[in-house]
Amino acid sequence: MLFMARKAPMTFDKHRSAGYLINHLARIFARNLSDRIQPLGLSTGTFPAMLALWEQDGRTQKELVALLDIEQATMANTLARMERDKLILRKRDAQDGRVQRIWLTERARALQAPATGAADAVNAAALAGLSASERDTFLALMGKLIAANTDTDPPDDPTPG
Amino acid sequence: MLFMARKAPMTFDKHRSAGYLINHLARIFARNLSDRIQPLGLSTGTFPAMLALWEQDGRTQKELVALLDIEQATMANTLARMERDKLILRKRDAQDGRVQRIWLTERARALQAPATGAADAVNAAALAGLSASERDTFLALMGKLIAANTDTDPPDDPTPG
DNA sequence: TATTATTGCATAGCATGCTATTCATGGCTA
DNA sequence: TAGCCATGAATAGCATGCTATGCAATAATA
Repeated sequence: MLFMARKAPMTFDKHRSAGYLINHLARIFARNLSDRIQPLGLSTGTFPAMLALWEQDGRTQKELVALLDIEQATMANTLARMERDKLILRKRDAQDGRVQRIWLTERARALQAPATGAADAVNAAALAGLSASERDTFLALMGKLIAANTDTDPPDDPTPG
Repeated sequence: MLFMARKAPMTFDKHRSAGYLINHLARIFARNLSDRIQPLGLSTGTFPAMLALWEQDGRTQKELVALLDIEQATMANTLARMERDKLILRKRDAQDGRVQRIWLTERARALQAPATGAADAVNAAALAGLSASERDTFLALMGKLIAANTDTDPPDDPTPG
């Protein structure tokens, strides 16, 4: 026969691979969050930007890029969708014509409570099977990993000579 | 002045939100894996499918969908790219003309060792800041969360009457 | 057997992420 | 001041995820 299924020797266990598990878990969380915030007119990609803007708006795109650890092009596209959906306004900075400052619409401000409530509910439901100390451990470990895997070096290190 | 930055009362701490942290961590891992397997001609989306097929090929699309917890349409697109890139062949099942069985090319088989090695390296580097017991705890907690948040109900529950 | 329902997969359309590139503005310097 | 470099943002093109829908093959049923 032309084709015969082959089993290669097991050299990689996806259930022991952090990257594999994190990817799977992230998709599960994203699906759950999407289900809960779509009725509000929000989506998973806009949500982190909304959090940053609810905390304080008038930020520049560059500031959001740094805060959210997302590429500039990704942020530009996300902001374009948010503007299209009347969540934000972009106004040129008076001092520097290259800069656009991002302002929430009243509609967007009104979404803060229901949207963060939805996210809290998603987190609570997903973590329901863990004890309080397991939850703390899990959050702490993720924070530690993010910190350890994020460049905090100044983007500019001349050391000329 | 027309616009005045507002700070809303803090009601949501992203550093304590499992979903937020998982999303961030997943992007970090994906970027790191992409850097390492792109030279091999692989990408993050094809990687889980390759793992399943290295373990055993001749599987159907439907089997891969169930194994990887991905939507059928997503898998169809991923398989189309893999076929385009000469990683797989699709052959109609002789018994059921609707079914396509997926077979690895020799080129794809040859990638198993370098690709899983790359993934191991990514995981090891990312987790380098954790102790062995912290790593075990982290993997165990993720496994627990995935299990708790995955439907294992039979897709069909008639109970008619 | 003719009709209908189910099943497996493909396609359309969109959101979200990336890299590479372009564009416009501002700053520096010869 | 003119020309060059730096910076902020937009655009192009692609991968990867989703939902909704279409299509072809098979199964079930009237």
